[in-house]
Amino acid sequence: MIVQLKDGSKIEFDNKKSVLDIANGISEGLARMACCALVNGEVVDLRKEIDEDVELSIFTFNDEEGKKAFRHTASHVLAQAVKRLYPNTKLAIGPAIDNGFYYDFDREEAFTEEELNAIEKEMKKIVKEGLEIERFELPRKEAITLMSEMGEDYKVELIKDLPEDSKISFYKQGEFLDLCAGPHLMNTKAVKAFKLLSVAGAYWRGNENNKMLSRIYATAFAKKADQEAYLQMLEEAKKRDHRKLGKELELFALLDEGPGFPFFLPKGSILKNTLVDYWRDVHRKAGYMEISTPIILNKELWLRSGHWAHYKDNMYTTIIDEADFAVKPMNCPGSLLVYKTKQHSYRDLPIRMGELGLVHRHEMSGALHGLMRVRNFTQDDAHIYMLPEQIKDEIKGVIELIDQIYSVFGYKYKMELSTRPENSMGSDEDWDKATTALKEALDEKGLSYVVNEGDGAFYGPKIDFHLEDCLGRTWQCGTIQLDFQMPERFEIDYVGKDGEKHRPVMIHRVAFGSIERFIGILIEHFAGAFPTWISPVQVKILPISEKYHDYAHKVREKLNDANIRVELDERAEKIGYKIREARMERVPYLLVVGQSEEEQGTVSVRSRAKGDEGVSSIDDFVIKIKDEINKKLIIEREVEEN
RNA sequence: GCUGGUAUAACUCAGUGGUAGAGUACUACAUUGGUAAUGUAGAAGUCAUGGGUUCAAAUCCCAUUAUCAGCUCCA
Repeated sequence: MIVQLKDGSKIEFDNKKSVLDIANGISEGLARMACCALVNGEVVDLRKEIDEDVELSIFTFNDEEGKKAFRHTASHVLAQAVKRLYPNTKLAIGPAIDNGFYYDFDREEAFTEEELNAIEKEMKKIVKEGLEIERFELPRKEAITLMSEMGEDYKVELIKDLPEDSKISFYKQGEFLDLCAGPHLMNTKAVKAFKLLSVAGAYWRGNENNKMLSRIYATAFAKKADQEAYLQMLEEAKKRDHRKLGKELELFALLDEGPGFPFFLPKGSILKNTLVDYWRDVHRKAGYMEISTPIILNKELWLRSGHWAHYKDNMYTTIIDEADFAVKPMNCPGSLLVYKTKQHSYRDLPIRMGELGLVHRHEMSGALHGLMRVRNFTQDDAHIYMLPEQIKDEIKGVIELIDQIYSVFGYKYKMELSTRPENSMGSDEDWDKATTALKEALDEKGLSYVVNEGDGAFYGPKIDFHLEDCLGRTWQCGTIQLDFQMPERFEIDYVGKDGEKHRPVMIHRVAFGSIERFIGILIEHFAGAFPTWISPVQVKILPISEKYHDYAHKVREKLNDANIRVELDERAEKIGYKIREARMERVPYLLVVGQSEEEQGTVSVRSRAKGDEGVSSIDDFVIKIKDEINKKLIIEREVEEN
């Protein structure tokens, strides 16, 4: 027989052989690492004997599939332990995830920390028992009967959703049995390193109308060292958390008096304003103009825009002189009103109209998260009004602009295309046109993206840009939304070549998304050590002693004159102490001044990236730092933190 | 909004029913210094809020608020 491997190579065997034997024949290492296998695309046990020509894929702990099998086996061990300790618990689902797995259970009480410890102990026992894991299949009907007898209602529901004629696979280890597509390891003893991390609630099938189950999250790795490295990484990530750094670096505050309404402190305001300055610069060059529209507008406007019907639950409303008003959750209606203040010609289009608009949205209390998810935030919004034939070029232009902005910060991002949701307005034809336009723009630029069916805005499909936080959770920042609805609802028009009135097409777009969220990402991305151009304090002058304060003032004046954000530490502390504090504040440049500097008119430069850089003339230092600021350089750190 | 945690000084946290604690920061005084923490002293808390149990509550119970993890949501 001939066995073709996943890399395309072929091996010939004389006799019947098990998958494991074949692996061993290829290399001892492979056999040792073997996790699971596919024969002709079907999941098989490594013990399966092969006696005919097949395509064979053997997965090891280094493959994604292998890791999945490994973690999935660990999740079965968890379920087995829970069933042993708490037999009345019902099983839902327990998939492998990045770095680990979870299992959802239905139980009267939630698991306590002690119970979690007991479960972990029981899991270790099961691993030690070295139970063989076996796969078997049943026809659908018998599978349902089996699961009903065992009282596993959730499993019954899962099986009932599978096709009538399907064979249902199960995995068995010792007394434990679970519905499962596999694949799995051959024996529980291979589950080397795992740790139960947390308990959380999760709705059955992710639907909030269903019962809430108890989910146990855990990590699992084939090597103990990998697990330790992962747990270490989680600890490190916590140090970058923007909520922690925001407090330590005095950037922003979230106070009980305003849940979800962030306060920007002086240093955070500098950061925010610097981003805004940059934004204005880039947008002016890209042909945008800027407007500013009111925060509160009357109900009629929101009825007209469709927000009252589609978004009212998330809007803050008020009554002024007995009439209903709402605080804007979006800027577009204001922009449309501005468009309507004058008549436009086709010669004016495209019109790119930007607004740094403060919007308010009543997010659910459980959804709030630092600066990432707040109830009021500034959108770097812009609306582009254009001719239908300008759509694709405008979308491409926006994609380039967003890429340009993200590149300045060294961000990597993912793009997603979201299509028509259920609760939406407009005709199928318009939605098709709009979706196709977005898709074509992406494809013509050769960009890769994920499609999210039904995830669009209620007025149009969108392209989203997602950035990662310190824990790898992604947050939508930039978005480009095509809209045929609002121009219709607001009856905006332009005069065409033919002298007749026509309806323009509209794009809504943001680059930062929300400046607040963008700052959150920024803090975590740089762990608070911002590039010099956005650092709230760019230079801190540290006099050796009081005797050199006069000279320090002179240095400060020179830097101030050069528009460098400078602070002077005049406290009667030792130089080591001042350096330590300034380092913890992540100030990019420290200038130590004492007797020799005063005599020679120099400064001793200590940079965040390189440490002690030696003596420099004041002018040379100013030239160098101005260059770094103007070029918006990101300088990688060479000095280790403790 | 849901499930489960958490809430003590400006910050980080100890304190399991009997007088409110530490480190850092802050203030004062001394020290005038050379690249990550000078010393001494002082001030600082309605123990989130509101109820309840108890002779007695930071501590036990209930509710509320905020916050954390996850779920749901995210136009």
